[in-house]
Amino acid sequence: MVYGRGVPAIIDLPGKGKMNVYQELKDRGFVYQETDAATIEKLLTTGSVTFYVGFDPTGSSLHVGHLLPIMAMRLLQRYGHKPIALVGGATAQIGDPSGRITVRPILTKEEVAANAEALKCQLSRFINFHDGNAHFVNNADWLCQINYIDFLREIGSKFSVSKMIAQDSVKSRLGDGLTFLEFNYSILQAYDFVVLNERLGCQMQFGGQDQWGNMVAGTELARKMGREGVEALTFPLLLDGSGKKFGKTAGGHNIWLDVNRTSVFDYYQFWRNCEDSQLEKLLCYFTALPVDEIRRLAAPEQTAAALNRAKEILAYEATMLAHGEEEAAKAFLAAGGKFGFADPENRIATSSAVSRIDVATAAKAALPSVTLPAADFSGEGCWICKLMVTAGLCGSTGEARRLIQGGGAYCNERRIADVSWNVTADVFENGEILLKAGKKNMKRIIME
RNA sequence: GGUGGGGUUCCCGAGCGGCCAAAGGGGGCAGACUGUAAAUCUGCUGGUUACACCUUCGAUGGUUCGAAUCCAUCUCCCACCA
Repeated sequence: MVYGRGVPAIIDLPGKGKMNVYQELKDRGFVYQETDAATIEKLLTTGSVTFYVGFDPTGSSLHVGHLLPIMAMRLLQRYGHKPIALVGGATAQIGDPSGRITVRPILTKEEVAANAEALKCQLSRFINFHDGNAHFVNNADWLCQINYIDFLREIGSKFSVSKMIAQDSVKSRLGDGLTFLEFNYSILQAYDFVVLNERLGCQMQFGGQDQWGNMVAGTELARKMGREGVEALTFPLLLDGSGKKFGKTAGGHNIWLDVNRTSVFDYYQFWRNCEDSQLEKLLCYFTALPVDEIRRLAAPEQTAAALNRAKEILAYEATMLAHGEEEAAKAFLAAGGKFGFADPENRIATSSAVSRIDVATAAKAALPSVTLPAADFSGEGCWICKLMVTAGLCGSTGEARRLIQGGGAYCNERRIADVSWNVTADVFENGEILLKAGKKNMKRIIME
């Protein structure tokens, strides 16, 4: 994975001065709560602001659920503001009680360090970290140095326990075993803000709405310590049509940015299969297309074909950001080859680069594939249920069995009827077969 | 510290000695219908080449031919009292 892949385009400042960032943030729906709207607007429109967003290094890859703040950082950077990505190397060892019903698992220092590295790599696709345009910091660098007594005297004295207890994030956990360890989380996060303000001149913190309490604790602490001009702004919690947390579909699994966990094709399909009702919102958040173009493309009165085109655009643009233009084009062609193209003649006007792809001369679609040795298919062959599992289409042979019995499994576009069928070499055409679990999940099995 | 109530499969929530791999709902997956959407209807939803076997009902040990269900200890939550 290459740092900074696909990033250079970001440093252009298109139409700077004409459109104001603050307005664009609002238009695109990024603003949920803010400490002081007027002050924030002034800050963001009259100079270059250094701001920070925190990330938990609790996993080795980001998923689309993390993407909203990243898109906001990207947008702000395009307007000349300077992002700080803070990885919570220290705080991850504590666990944020916010929005949690139970205690988070505590990670080892080594895990955190490895996760932080992976995180930076993935963030680099969206944000330009070169030449001091953005910072990447780890709060372990200062939090792990803290002397307990000094910290209590200097920082702890600024916090009121009754106020902390009144916070929703804390209140909801009070009844069920909130530990002192976790209780300290918001103090440390608040302290982060002060440190960043001191060291890098950080004036704003952005984050998810569940972080509001922690973020306000930060601005308050900063003010109490005599640091003026610090503000916080939260993003809305993204929900899908049925009110569930966004980004966790496709089999209850996360959609990861790491291609080893979620293939580019599946990533593309995730966006392509969004609900009509979410389309405009998702285009605003996850693409850089102008807002008025988005409104036009996603207008509910559009024809079915036009809406599907808009979904293709969404999928292409989102995939391009995460995986690059070439990969996005491949995914677009693969999906279109399988399900059909919504607008093969490019009749619908769009500024998206997807319109430059010549569908007619499209190369053979690149579906996600699994390569297996020919020996597996000689003689008796390979039991279909087992094959579905090794292809990653089913979680267990039992699940595969049920899928087949329910009529949801296909091989080379023909429904598989027999649970005990063995796949042998003669089923392959040109050394490959296409397995499908349902209409949308498919894997090419290549024999070598 | 004391008393009472409770920890059930992805989640909520029944079960209170065998008919329990465990009702019902949610979620998820698949089928029909469609626009690769939504809505609706139907099926599936612990594992295993499977009319059987194996592992699950907070943890460990026990009583029973047999336990998610009974007993003991531990642990965590909830309520009240101190």
